[in-house]
Amino acid sequence: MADVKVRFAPSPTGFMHIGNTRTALLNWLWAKKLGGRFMLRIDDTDLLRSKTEYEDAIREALVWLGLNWDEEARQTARIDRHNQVKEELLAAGRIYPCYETPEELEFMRKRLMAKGLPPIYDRSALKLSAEDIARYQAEGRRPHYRFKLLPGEIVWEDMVRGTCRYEAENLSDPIVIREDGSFLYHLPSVIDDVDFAITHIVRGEDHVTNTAAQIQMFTALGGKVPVFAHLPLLTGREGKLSKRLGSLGVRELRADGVEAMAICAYLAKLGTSEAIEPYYNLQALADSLDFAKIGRAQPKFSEEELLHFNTRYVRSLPYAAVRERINVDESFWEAVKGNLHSVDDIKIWETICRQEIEPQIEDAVLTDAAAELLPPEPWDLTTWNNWIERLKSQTDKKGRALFHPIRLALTAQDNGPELQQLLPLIGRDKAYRRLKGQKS
RNA sequence: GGUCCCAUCGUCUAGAGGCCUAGGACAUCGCCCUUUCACGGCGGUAACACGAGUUCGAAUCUCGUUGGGAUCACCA
Repeated sequence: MADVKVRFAPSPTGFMHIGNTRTALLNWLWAKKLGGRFMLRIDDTDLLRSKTEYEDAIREALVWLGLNWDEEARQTARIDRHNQVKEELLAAGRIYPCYETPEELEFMRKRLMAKGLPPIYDRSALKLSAEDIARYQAEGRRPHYRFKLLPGEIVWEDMVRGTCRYEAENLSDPIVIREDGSFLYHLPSVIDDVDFAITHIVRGEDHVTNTAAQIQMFTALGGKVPVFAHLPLLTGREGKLSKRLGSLGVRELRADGVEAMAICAYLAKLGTSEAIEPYYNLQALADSLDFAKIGRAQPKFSEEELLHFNTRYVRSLPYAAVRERINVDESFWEAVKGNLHSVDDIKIWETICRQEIEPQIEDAVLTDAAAELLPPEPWDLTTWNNWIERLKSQTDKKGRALFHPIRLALTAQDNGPELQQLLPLIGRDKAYRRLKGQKS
């Protein structure tokens, strides 16, 4: 497939959250799978709510996740182009001025709904006479503009939903330009998709009816209609995962020690028929992407499940994958990784092996005796067995009664890696002092 | 309310009329390993929303019911 190009088009009105991230990820993966390009487009047409703070956070999140972009655009930088298209569409009669106030529109909608009718705009603006318009102008009213939908069936083949059909008559002409002359989302999005030659649009299914209207916009602009994939929205425990309320942020997950690749693998496989399992690079994930394997039902996103998966992921990580981020050698990593919840947890064991901790003495008689039996260094993996055999023969302790007090004294932890491996890492000096109940 | 979408183990799902006494993954439970815990290995429990049809036969087709969700913004 030649010249594949996708885009992630966030509006900088909030932080990157899990829903956003999934959309960005699947776009990125699709591009990589087909050897195409990934564009970041800042949809900042809502001047009031857009903030550079959010924009920075979005970039930061994308970079951290590894979703690098090949190209970038900003909608507010393209206003001249958008206005040019406005004039063309106006001349072609595809957009038309309207003079209703938001209050009037709201009232009309409510009245229609109350009568059990769909709240579709009645196009009364199309019937305005020159005098009506002059009167409105004299009142100081400024027009907003709607895109005129042509009657008929709108059909497209969706990569996840299959054939989609909408009767244009069931849709309301979307408002595309505000009273103040600024653009709403619909039209600039299509103009930019055409101008930047976007071939595939992957987005949430909250956009399906927009897609129906936008397909007519693509056609009106003489552009090629891209291929669409509408992803079922993620839901949480209590209904939908709001994109505005920005449920769970990427920043928070990162701060909680969740690996970027764990987030990506989890989000790419959630809602598919494939197992959620560790992937160690995005390209492998991309190669496995298949929109046909995404179900049409709304999957439930569970932070708990993600955390669980992250733990599994971290424990499966080979040393090479973390070498640059940690200060321990391979044998240390291999010894403790089975007990980590996050890569950062390695610090707990570094502290235990190299720094000072407060030992917990459960059975002073036992641990005292154990301290005295400690063999001289050097220590290796056989040290533990020899030592514990001698200790066992001197006491009548065995099993949990024997090991638990020693583990607590040596590590101050209830559980952890095998002591056989830990003991040489701790060393005789610390081991002795801790068994004696001294901070060391 | 109109339009559109959805409904299988706790969760994500396989299933396109007989291969289904419904399969997998995660979670959970048990066993084994480890002279402790954790890690690991091996097993078990657990589901076709409901009601009518069609058919020799339905998780699978049809209709209806119920229940979810999306959208119908001068948000994106």
